[in-house]
Parts: sequence; C-alpha cells; structure tokens
Amino acid sequence: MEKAKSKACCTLDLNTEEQTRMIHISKALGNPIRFEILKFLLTHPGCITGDIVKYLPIAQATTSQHLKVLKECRLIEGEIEGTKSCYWLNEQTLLWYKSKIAEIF
Amino acid sequence: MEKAKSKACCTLDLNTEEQTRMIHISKALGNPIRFEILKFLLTHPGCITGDIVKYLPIAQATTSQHLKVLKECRLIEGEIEGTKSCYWLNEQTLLWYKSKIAEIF
DNA sequence: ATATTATATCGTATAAATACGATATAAAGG
DNA sequence: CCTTTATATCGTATTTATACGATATAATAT
Repeated sequence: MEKAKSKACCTLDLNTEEQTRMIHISKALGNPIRFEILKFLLTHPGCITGDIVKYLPIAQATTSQHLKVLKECRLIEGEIEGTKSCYWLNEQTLLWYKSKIAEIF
Repeated sequence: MEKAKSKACCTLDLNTEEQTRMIHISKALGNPIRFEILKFLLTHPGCITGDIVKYLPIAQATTSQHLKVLKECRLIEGEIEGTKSCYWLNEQTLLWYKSKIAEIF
C-alpha cells in the first residue's frame, strides 16, 4: 500500500527551522523534572548544579542530563566558575517561544 | 546513599494540577507529527480524520493515536458525524496555555 | 603532589513513545 | 442483510527517553 502525501490547499507557512525549534522547546518543557528545574531557576537564578541536585528527588547524573537538554534548546544558559557551574533561564528563548506560540496559534 | 530533598527558600507556587496540565500540553506539542496536525487544523478546521491521514506521511492507525493524545490534553476536540470524525483546535486550551506560559515565565 | 569537591559523561537497564498491520466497531449504502 | 467506508483500538516491534552507578575531568584545597 503506497502513501501519497497530498498537498493541502492552504497550509500554514512556518519556517522549518523555527518549527523544529518550537518542537524542541516544547519537548523540553514537557517533562516534570525539567519543568521543576526551570521553575527553580526562576526563583534561584545563577544557582549551581549542586543546588538543583539537592532540590530534586533524582540522581546527580540524571539532573546533569536534564540540564544538558535544557541547554541544548537554549532554555537555560550555564557558565563554569572554577569547579562549579552556574545556570540561568534564557529570557530571550522564553520570550521567543511565547511570542511564536502566540503568533502560530 | 540517602537523598534528602531540601526545601528551597522561595520556590514558585504553581497549582499542581495546572503544572501537570502545562507539562502534558507541552509534551503533546513536542512531537513533529502532532505539531503538523495542529497546524493543519488551523487552516482546515472541522476536517475529518481521513483528510489528516492523507496529509501526513504516516499510517492511519498512528494518526489516530496522535489525535487521541491531542484530544486527551484537550488541544483538539472531535465530533463523530455518521462514520466520520471531525476535528477542531480547542481555542480555550491554546489561550490557557499561552497565558499560563506567559504568567509563569 | 595528593586529596577533595563539583560536575559532566559513559555504559547500560528499564520505561515510555512511536510506528505498523490486523482487527473491531459502527454508520451508510446497495 | 451484506458490503463498503471511516475510524478507533489491539498487539507488538522498534526507537527514544529516562534513570542510575561508575568513572572521567578539572579546579581548588591541603
């Protein structure tokens, strides 16, 4: 059985890169641990990994992995200070996401 | 090794149900096929499952599964009309998500 | 130099998501 | 009544996500 993709008469024209970015950010937001990290950073900007690890009910390795996901989609930014890593929300990304969601839907 | 969850001094107080809903909606948005379905419904409100199936590069069963996910988090609404099913975006959910995201972040 | 501390990454087990074909269901048409 | 059509659900294979302990890395302290 072959599947021919029919072109819709009037599909929404959204930049592919932008759409991919929207989906990545949504996926990152769609996990309870990562959502909790973002909320924590909201009230504790510039805190270190250790603070987040202490706050969360999961292992250090897993927390680090989640931070990586959030960094990759640029929802957060990090900076190494000596042996520690500080993290903040990336306001620009949040603004972009909010405005894009509002623009599309 | 025991893990004691330390209470942060000033965590963001967000209703648990609302947060769970935010996460579910975000997760639903965080998939390329589902994102495509939502975009399609934006330009084709009230269309039937078959239209969406024709438009997407995936099987009917998989499409139906994705529609179920979107229905479950109330991003879309459906109505059975004879042997067909019509679908629309749920504007209320979209409005709620946008305003809540803006409120939190 | 060595030990400690903070964090990231590796390897891997388990769980969840995604995909498909086959089948069930239920309305509509012959 | 039987057939067709549209869709949903079942069973299941495969992929991706999530979790952990162990280890690597790199700065700081002793």
